[in-house]
Amino acid sequence: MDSQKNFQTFMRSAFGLEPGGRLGAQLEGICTSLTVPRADRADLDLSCDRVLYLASGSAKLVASASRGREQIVAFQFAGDLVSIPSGGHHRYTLTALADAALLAFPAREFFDCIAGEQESARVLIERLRTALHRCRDKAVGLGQKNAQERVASFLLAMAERIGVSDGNSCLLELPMSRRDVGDSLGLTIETVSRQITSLRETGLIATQGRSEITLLDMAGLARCSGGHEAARAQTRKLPQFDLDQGDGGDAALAMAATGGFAS
Amino acid sequence: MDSQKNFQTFMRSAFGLEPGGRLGAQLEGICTSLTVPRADRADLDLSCDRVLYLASGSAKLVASASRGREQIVAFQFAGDLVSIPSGGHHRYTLTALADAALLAFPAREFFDCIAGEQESARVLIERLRTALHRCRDKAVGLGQKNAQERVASFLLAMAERIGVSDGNSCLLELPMSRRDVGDSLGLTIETVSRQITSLRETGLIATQGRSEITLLDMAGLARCSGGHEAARAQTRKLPQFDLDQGDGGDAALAMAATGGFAS
DNA sequence: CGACGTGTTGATAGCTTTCAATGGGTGTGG
DNA sequence: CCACACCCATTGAAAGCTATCAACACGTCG
Repeated sequence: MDSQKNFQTFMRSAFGLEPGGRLGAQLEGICTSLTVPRADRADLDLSCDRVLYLASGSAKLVASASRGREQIVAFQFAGDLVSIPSGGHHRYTLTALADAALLAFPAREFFDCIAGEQESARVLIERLRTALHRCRDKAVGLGQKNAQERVASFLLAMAERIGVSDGNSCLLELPMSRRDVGDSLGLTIETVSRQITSLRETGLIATQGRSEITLLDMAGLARCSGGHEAARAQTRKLPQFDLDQGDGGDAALAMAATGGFAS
Repeated sequence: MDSQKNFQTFMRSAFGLEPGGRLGAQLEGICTSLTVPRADRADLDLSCDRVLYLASGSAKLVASASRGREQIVAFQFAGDLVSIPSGGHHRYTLTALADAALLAFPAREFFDCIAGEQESARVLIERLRTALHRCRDKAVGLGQKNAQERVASFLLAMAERIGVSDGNSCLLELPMSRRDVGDSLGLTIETVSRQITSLRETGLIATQGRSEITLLDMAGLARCSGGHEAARAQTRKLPQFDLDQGDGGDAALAMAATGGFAS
């Protein structure tokens, strides 16, 4: 396997560094390379917290609650960094959606290394902050949105990351199943399916096969997604001024402190 | 006001540094001090992302969606750092639950300063990671738990942060209203109230007045909270083995990557 | 003491889940 | 290349849970 190559990609794309330096040597020393076939779990040594770099492929990060319930906390694509804790209330696993190659680091050592180099620390902090803000957005969606809004938000968020823009519309090749979508949105597969059907009947999307979706009306989807800046509703019960035009997108996922990085 | 004193507290408690050094001078130069009376919003200049340090008091971080819906993304207590983005899908505001004193920094400059000093960078990264993991936990709760589980989880999480242990039981003086609890859990005040009543009737908690709650049976609450390591349920439909004893707590909030801090 | 804000309790409606059955897509083997 | 089997997705009907609407109780404050 080309773990060497993956490592170089990691250094350059994740931190904009050449592998040659001191930092590169340190990181390479604590790095483990592994490949994960589609639908398999990454076999991680969770004796300590880990940081993963997804060199290629895509994956889902899943939290398991009791009674077999699973919440997909994030979908990961090539180039992403993932922080995986070893302890805590829920157990987390990373499962490949498409054959994946990844690099694994022990978290403490990884952060120690990065913290020692200003530019890398800056980049890492920024990434963590983005992840936090995305997670907050997810929390808002799970806490406040209905099924239709969740699915619309999901499609827009995916378009943001892996959509192929085609003039006015956007082509989406979903790497995950309906179950995965449901586990990510806190809905059942049936509900997800019904909402997709509904969006298709409304003319906002079109579907080809079971994994291809074309977003025909991004602005319309944004209106259905229930997010975006509050339409200056003063009172909680105010009717619904429909968003002030909406900002079209979804992309730059909203950002603000979640759980604040507390003491 | 004693903004001077707050800044010193910030340097020492947040980063374990003496205010004298180069870093201290830099941070002090970009720092703004403000006080926020109970129930007021922090009046922040959101022309750019901000980082806040809560020197004293407590606060809620609120995200506003459309139709006046509000999701409390986190409760913050003295000593917490909070990241507040200026753009994005939802608008975030910080509102004091008790008279608060806080320091505000422009995010970019703040992180640039911190990244330049290894130990501080390490601390900041760790805090961000904790915040991310807490946020993921919140997402799991919002996505997978029912009302009873959410309220039980909430009480345990609060006990973790501001509870006063009293032998077997734990005394909790909630600084927030039922509405705040609801907005945090994605439930209505009525549902929160009903669940608290239910827990009281079960003997797991006792209430005094409208804001005092005594947790009488932490283990029992943990069993009600639906979280914790999956009870090795192999199949999604397996009945429910009730957790394997449960790990009592809630505290060390689960940890794993949310949204992964992506590219 | 009375008024307001907050919390509790009750009844009903709405949305999502659950349970069940059908349809479609994909992949393998003949 | 077609047939079959299996998995996944879709659709329908009913149940369950939470939101909503409404009324009442409690506590605080003027």
